Amino acid sequence: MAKALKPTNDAVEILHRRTYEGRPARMKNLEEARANEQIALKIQELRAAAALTQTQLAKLIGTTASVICRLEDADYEGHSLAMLRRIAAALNRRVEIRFVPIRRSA
Amino acid sequence: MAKALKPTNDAVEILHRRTYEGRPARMKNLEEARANEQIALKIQELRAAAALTQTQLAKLIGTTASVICRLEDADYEGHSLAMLRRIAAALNRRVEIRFVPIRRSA
DNA sequence: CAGTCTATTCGCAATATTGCGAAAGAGCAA
DNA sequence: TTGCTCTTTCGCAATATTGCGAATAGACTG
Repeated sequence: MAKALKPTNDAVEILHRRTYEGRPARMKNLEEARANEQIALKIQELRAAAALTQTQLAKLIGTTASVICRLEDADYEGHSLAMLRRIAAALNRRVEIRFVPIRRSA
Repeated sequence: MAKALKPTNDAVEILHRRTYEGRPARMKNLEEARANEQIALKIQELRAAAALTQTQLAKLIGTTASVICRLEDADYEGHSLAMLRRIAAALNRRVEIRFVPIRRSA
C-alpha cells in the first residue's frame, strides 16, 4: 500500500508535489483568471486609446468583431500569444514577455 | 550602426546570426521570429538556472521531454500563453505581458 | 567498447483556439 | 417609436497547439 508521503531527496518530485499535489488547483486558477482579466482589459484599453471600434480593429487584424469581443471578455481563458501579437502589431506595438519571480509568502 | 560581423560573446546575437543568415524567407516575419527565438532561449535559461533536465521540467508541468525540447527550439513558432504560464508556474514565476510601443526610427 | 543520461526529431491523436455568420442587446438621436 | 452603430452571445467548422511514444544522436564515464 502506498505511503502517504514517501521519503525522497528528488528535488523534482518535491517541487512537483508543492506545485500540483499538495495545493488546491484553485490558487493557480485564481492567478490565471486575474491575468486573463488584465489582458482583456488591456486590449480594451489599447483599442479605445486608438479610437477603434471592435469591427475596425477586427478588420485591421483580419478577423471579425465577435472575435475581438471574445478577447475583451474578462472571463475568456483562451488568450494566445499569436492573437496578442496580431493586436499589438495592428496598434504599432510589440508583445513583451517576461518571467517575473513570484514571492510565495510563507 | 554598423551591422558588420564583429566578435561577440552575446548568445542572443550569435544565435541570431546562426538562425537568419542565408534565410531570406525569415526576413519577412523577422520580428516575430526573433521574439519566438527569445522565448525559446528564455525557457532554456530558466530551466538551466533551475538546474533541471528537460525530462524533469516536463514532469513538473505534466508533459514529456519532447515537448520541452520543442519549446526550446528557436524555430518553433507555436508558443502559447498557456504553456508559458505552466512553465513559469513550475519555476516559481509568473508571465508578465506588456504591449510596448514600437520605435521605428533609426 | 558498452552503458547511461540528455537532447532532438518524427508522426499522429487529442485538445484548444480561431473564423465567421447570425441574432439579439444596449445606447443614442431624430 | 424607428434607425443606426456598437457590442455581445451562440454554434460549429477550420486551424493550431499539445500529448506522447519511439527512434536517433551526442556527450560523458569507466
